[in-house]
Amino acid sequence: MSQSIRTADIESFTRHCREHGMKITLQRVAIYRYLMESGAHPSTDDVFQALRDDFPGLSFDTINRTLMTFYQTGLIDIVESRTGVRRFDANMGSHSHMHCVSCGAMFDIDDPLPDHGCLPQADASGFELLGKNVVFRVICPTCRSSEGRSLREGSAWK
Amino acid sequence: MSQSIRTADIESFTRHCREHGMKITLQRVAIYRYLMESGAHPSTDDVFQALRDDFPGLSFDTINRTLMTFYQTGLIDIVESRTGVRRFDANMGSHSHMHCVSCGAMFDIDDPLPDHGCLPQADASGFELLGKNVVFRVICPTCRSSEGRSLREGSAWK
DNA sequence: TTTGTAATTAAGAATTACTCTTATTTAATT
DNA sequence: AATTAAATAAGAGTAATTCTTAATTACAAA
Repeated sequence: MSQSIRTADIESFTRHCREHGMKITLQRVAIYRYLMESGAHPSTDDVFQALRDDFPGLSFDTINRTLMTFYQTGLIDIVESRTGVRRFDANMGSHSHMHCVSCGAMFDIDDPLPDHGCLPQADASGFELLGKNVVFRVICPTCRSSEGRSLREGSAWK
Repeated sequence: MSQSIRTADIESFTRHCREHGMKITLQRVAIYRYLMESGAHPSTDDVFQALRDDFPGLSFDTINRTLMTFYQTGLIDIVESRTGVRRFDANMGSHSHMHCVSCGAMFDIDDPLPDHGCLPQADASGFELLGKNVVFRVICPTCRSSEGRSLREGSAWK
């Protein structure tokens, strides 16, 4: 699952920071590098746990703030949730996920989807379009097979 | 904005509950009715505030649990967020919103979007498809015009 | 109708996840 | 090297949601 980060990625990261007036700190590089390498959708706490050995001083708050800054400047993405833990993603390509409404699990959709249409209001109304996320509401195979059990047993999502 | 709820809606609500082994309580009817009539995207607290006069004993927790049960059985939808307040929606048609990554505001897209393609993996893999949500990542007109100001000034989203 | 029982509810405590405040440190510029 | 705005760490604070327990209620079966 883990991918090695390329020099080109770091170069474009550096360029992005400069363009947005963001200082290039050791912490930011470490956080971005981890997000790129993991290839997953880690939460702030996941990143915190993963980096705490190599960066003992790095705080949860700094990681969370940094990830939000990355998102707000369009460097990374947030995987939709229905509240719960916020998950980040360095893959800025077209995103599609399935969300099991029963257990809350998020599944990646491997196959690239066909184009999902354009954004009608954007140009006319002064919105700047950065990207798009698609989430399919589903019931996953596991939940389907255990259907009939009490709803209360299905605990709240993580 | 408010719409009057039809008998047919209550009938299909009743049917849905029976099909999912959910008891039809006064509280559940009141909550569903409010969601249908409001036509908006209320949070749990919005529903709580709106119903507290007519139903003094109805607790926040019951409302939240009920709305989650509705969602988990496919009766209502949750409007995507990137964490913050969870918002519910009784309109189960195709949903599209714009999310300003800078200030966190969610904008409805009025025009119905063209079809967004189908779900490639669903049938083959045993997922049951309930519906689909699309979110466009944007920078809203307000944030565009105030660009250049410090990122720190842009406080966390609500 | 009455009774049995599992589902539902209310209340408040607890938890989770995130955000703010303050003092200190640092990166990039001068 | 000095300057300064930005970034950081630590811990406190907050918002939102969920859990626990005991009481109540809807529905089904007798």
